[in-house]
Amino acid sequence: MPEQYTISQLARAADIPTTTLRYYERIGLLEPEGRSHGNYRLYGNASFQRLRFIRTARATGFTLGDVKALLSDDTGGTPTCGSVQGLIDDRLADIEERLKDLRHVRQVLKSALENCRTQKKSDCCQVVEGLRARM
Amino acid sequence: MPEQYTISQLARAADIPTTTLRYYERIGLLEPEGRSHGNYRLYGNASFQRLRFIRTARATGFTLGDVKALLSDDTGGTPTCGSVQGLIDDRLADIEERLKDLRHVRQVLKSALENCRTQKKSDCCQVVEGLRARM
DNA sequence: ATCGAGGTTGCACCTAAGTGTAAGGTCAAG
DNA sequence: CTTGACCTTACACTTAGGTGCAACCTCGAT
Repeated sequence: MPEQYTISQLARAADIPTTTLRYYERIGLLEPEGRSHGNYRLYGNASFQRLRFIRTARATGFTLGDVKALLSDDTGGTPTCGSVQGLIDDRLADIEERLKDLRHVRQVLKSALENCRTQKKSDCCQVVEGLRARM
Repeated sequence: MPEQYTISQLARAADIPTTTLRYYERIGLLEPEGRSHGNYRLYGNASFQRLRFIRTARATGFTLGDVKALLSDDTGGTPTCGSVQGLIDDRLADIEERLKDLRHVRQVLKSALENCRTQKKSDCCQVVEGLRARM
């Protein structure tokens, strides 16, 4: 684990394009920790951690706005406990809902696929009809 | 179940704004079944079914493009069996991935919230630190 | 000293999935 | 026969989350 990253090193480490890192800076989500002699952005491990947090949160339904709120250093220290709890509660509710949907759809898709496989090639794509019926 | 819908009746029935219905028509996803005397769009039960399909598919991660492909009457009858199977396989993989993520995050959020509740008000919002550490 | 990889900025553009608006036509009730 | 709710079109705008480009700067190796 390096101590210091240029933008492309961080990009590589976190598997996020440099353009996106600049974008995150633009929207105030991830500031570089400093600048080099030649004005290159410099990031440290904190940035790397923060980025991983952002990536995970994004991948699981938080918007960048939410992420910003969750990580906000800017709302004067504490990001207001209530607001954080609220965000988390909302997300948990979303997640339950989403899990339910996903499980349902997985079931539907699986049986559709099964249908599709056990049918004569020609009318195999009645799949869609099947889906339509079952949703 | 009515036999015939105006745009706003269909909108109400399917809980989708009329503007969105016109948009769906614009992108070739849902054509009205005909027009009234006065050029009003007329939809039937097939439209209603199709809309429900669209809504469910959308809600579970298909893009409108996917949905169009899945429902396509336009690719010459069969929407090419392989392409449908491919789409479904892809979606199933996504879904598994997503389920895994969601379960993980749910776990993390739950314990974060727990932490948050059992802590002194003041530093309750170390939640975020907690999250960061566990992701 | 110069070359190429990688960095900087600003600004415009992109996709998905809509939403809003203006200017007008239709329909049923009073 | 007018009023108000609902419909039509065309076209512009929106939001989130980026991507692309031009024009220029920096750094390490040859």
